[in-house]
Amino acid sequence: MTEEPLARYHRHRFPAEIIAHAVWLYCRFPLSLRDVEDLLAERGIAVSFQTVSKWVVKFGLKFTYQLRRRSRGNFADKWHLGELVVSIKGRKYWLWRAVDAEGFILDALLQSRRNKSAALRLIRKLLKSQGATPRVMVTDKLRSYAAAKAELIPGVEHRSHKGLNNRAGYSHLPLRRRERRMMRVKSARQCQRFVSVHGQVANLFHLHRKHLTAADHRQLRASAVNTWREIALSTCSEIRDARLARGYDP
DNA sequence: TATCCGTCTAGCCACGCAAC
DNA sequence: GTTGCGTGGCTAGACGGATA
Repeated sequence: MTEEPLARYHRHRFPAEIIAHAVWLYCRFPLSLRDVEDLLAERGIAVSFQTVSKWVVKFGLKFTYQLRRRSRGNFADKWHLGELVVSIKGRKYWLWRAVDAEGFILDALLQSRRNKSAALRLIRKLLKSQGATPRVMVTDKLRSYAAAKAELIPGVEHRSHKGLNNRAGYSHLPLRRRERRMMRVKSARQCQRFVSVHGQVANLFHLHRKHLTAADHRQLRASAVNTWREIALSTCSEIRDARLARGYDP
């Protein structure tokens, strides 16, 4: 019996499956790069944590792009918006986040300000990524939201209440866990990259365990894992197609 | 043979803890 | 409370070698 050769990304020595698994481990769980290195080593895969870091940078965004394409238009029409303070090299940043009524992460944007223009940027990004306006927008008491909403989506119902906006707050928890694990966030770029990739991975594996039977949960999880593998493989063909289009390959 | 992936090494930064 | 040291995290650049 002959084994099917493993798919590989152009010029990469490790199979696509291993690269996708490493990226998944790093983005799905609050693990450090060294933790991922150890977990892979335990399975007999010798790869350095620096390489895992490069895979996360290179492939994380490609996978995110594909996940976004698949999930576009599948979210609830109620947006919860919130912001969280992140300290990077002694400077204060604000992580602006939007989740839908089901807790799926719509988008996240790291900005140095907490004002109307920052709120405008978030809402513009959301409108572009979702391709639709929400029915209801729920925020905390920050007045920048109302000012931005009045300018961009004046017809949308706006509920401004601290208690109503817990969903956006819960979505910040993984970043706080990651922050603790890393001891701090090192750069704004690293932070933005992490929240972008993490949001999409979290959405894929957001299974509402509480409302499911164990069997249904296992089935949904298997389906999510399959989707992740499909994305890893289709990224292989996308890279190959892009190279062909540029005339690099024979 | 040129390209570029993966490893090695050094550097920077913040936290925790003990000693003072 | 302050200082110094060890630890653990990520980043960047140089380089060897695998790949196309």
